[in-house]
Amino acid sequence: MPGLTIGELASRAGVNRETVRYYERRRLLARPPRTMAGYRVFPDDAVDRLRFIRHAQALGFTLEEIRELLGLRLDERSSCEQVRARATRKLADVEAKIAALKRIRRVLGRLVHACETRRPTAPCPILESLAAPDARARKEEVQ
Amino acid sequence: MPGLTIGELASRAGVNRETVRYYERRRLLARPPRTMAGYRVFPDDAVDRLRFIRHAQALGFTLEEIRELLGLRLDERSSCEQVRARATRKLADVEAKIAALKRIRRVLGRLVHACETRRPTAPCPILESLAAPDARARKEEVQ
DNA sequence: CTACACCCTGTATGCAGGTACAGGGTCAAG
DNA sequence: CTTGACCCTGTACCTGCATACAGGGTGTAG
Repeated sequence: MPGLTIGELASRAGVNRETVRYYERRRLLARPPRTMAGYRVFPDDAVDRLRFIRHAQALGFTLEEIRELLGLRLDERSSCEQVRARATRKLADVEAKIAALKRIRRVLGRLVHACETRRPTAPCPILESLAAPDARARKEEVQ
Repeated sequence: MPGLTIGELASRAGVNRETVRYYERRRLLARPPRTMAGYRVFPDDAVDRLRFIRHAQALGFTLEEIRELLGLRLDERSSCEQVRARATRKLADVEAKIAALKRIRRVLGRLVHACETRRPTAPCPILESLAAPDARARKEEVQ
């Protein structure tokens, strides 16, 4: 018999029960059907949805943005063009985030490599370009 | 003549003056030298540092994590091994973020493409896999 | 039937990350 | 030497995102 109570859902997704209700209020989760007693009954895939929300948050999306992302799957044929436009915009956001993270990754990778291969007398190299993704001039200040 | 007042710095970096002071308290910015009157005098590259902070925040790093990232450039030769370890850990964080964003990108890309190529009578396709980042890539999950 | 672990709504509280004064000093232009 | 735009410290307040009760109902094992 499919259907989760709020407690089962919360523990499967690794979130607090209150957080589930909070997401429902914020409309990141659809209002689920209820039992006669008023208990929420969630579909099994609500677990995936919750996990997606947590992942997306860790990537810097706000709950509002995540709601929009999730909203992209609920559209009717009439709104297809609008959905495509929103998806395209989100895609651009995601591309930008990936590019920025890749810059950070490159700099961190160089730092690790330089630290591994440094000659004993050399000081650990300064991570000069971390502070400015698109600029590169730097000197060091000792706090 | 190098050196910025807090107001100049804030407007160049596009942040609030109070935010600059807040970051100084949180030690994301070094305490700058002062004039005789007690005014802060920031080096020009503080602008880059502030911009980096904003970028990193948009990518889901907390201020504390950003402080650590920025701290990687201030090390002395004595702490090289420790710096390498921290950089390696951060690198793993960044890799994970990139991987998660790529999953989202793939799904969004498919959605856009499907919307573009759908036949007029077909309903706009449902983005069913958005709620579960990637069925294949999800057996273990660490946060 | 009662104990206990759940569920409900509603409101209050907490933490991170800012933002906004209050009350006061600095300084260049007019 | 006053005016206005800045700066200082300190503290209070706000928003987003939860999290924690309070006060009460539900349901099932013993």
